Order: sequence, then structure tokens, then C-alpha cells
Amino acid sequence: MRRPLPRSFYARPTVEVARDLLGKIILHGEASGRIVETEAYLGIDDAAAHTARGITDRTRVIFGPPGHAYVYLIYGMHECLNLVAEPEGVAGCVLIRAIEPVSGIAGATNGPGKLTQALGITRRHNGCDVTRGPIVVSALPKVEPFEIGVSKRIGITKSADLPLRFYVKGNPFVSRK
DNA sequence: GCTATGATCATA
DNA sequence: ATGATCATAGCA
Repeated sequence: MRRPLPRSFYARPTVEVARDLLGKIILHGEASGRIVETEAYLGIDDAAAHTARGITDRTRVIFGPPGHAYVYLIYGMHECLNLVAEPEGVAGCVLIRAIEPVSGIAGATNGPGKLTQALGITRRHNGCDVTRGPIVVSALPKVEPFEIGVSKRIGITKSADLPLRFYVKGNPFVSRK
């Protein structure tokens, strides 16, 4: 039941991965939740992405093999979880913006900084393989159909008008309507 | 070495 | 609308 999504799932265009991640389950230890909101960050032609200026110590993992976690600290206090997409050598990652609690969740999960807190994910998990653990992403055996909404990304100043945010329409746990 | 800035959130 | 708080990046 909790078989991880294969690496081939992530080795695709970032936008496809971002959209298909909706409805998937992310788990860490006892905690788990259903992904209801994501954002795509492209490697090229995307000034908002951390990879816009190439490989650095921080962005190295995003250029690495797909299916790995990219976790970083923002505003000196919040950790954000991303999943690396695209084949190795190509930059692209998906920010997990909100999850719907499934089990073992304490606290709110309707925001990038909040869900990492609730799942117990920190920068120590940067670079870990999401097809192996300790953080795992898997598909649900049975999926209820849902509508996908698209909008501009939230909280960025560059390339702010691109429609790269995806969310489960009507879900109460998305960070915004 | 120094400084500006940021993929956020809670509070007011 | 603002403040908290610090790692990263760009530059001197």
C-alpha cells in the first residue's frame, strides 16, 4: 500500500510532476498527509527559481537525480520542502505548499513552512531520496477524482505572473483560494 | 568581510 | 502593513 512512487515519476517535465503530485501521499515517520497544493520552479527561464543562476552549494541537489528532497530555510525561520524533478543534470523542482492531514499530524499544514513543521522535516533531510526514505511519497491505492486549479505562484517577486501553482479545487487545506 | 534579500507566518 | 530572524549570494 505504501509503495513509493518510482523515480521515473519524477524524471519528467517539472510542470507535469507538480500537477501529478496532487493527491499523492507524503509520509515521514508516523506523520502523513495528502498533497493538495504545489508550485513548479523551472531551471531555466524562471528568475524566481533558486536555480536561475546555476549550480551553487545550495542548489546542487536540484541538478542531481530526480526523486530527492530539496529543503531550505527561508526568512530565517521556515523550512520549505521541494521534490526534485527532471532527469539528472537538468534543474527543476516542485515546492509542496500544502497537505491535507492523514495521520499523526499536529498543527496546521496549509502552507510551505507549516507542513514541514507538522511533518518534522528540516534541512537535515536535504538531499534524501524520497523513493527510499525516511521521507516517502506514494500513491493512494484508490483515488477519488478531483478538479485541479491553476494560478500564479505565491510570495515571489520575479516571474510572478507564470501559471505554475496547482491545487485541489475546493480543498479546505490549500493555503489560498 | 559586508550587505541585501527572501518560494513565510503570525500579529495588528 | 509589519516584524521576526538567518542562510545564501553577490560583490568589494
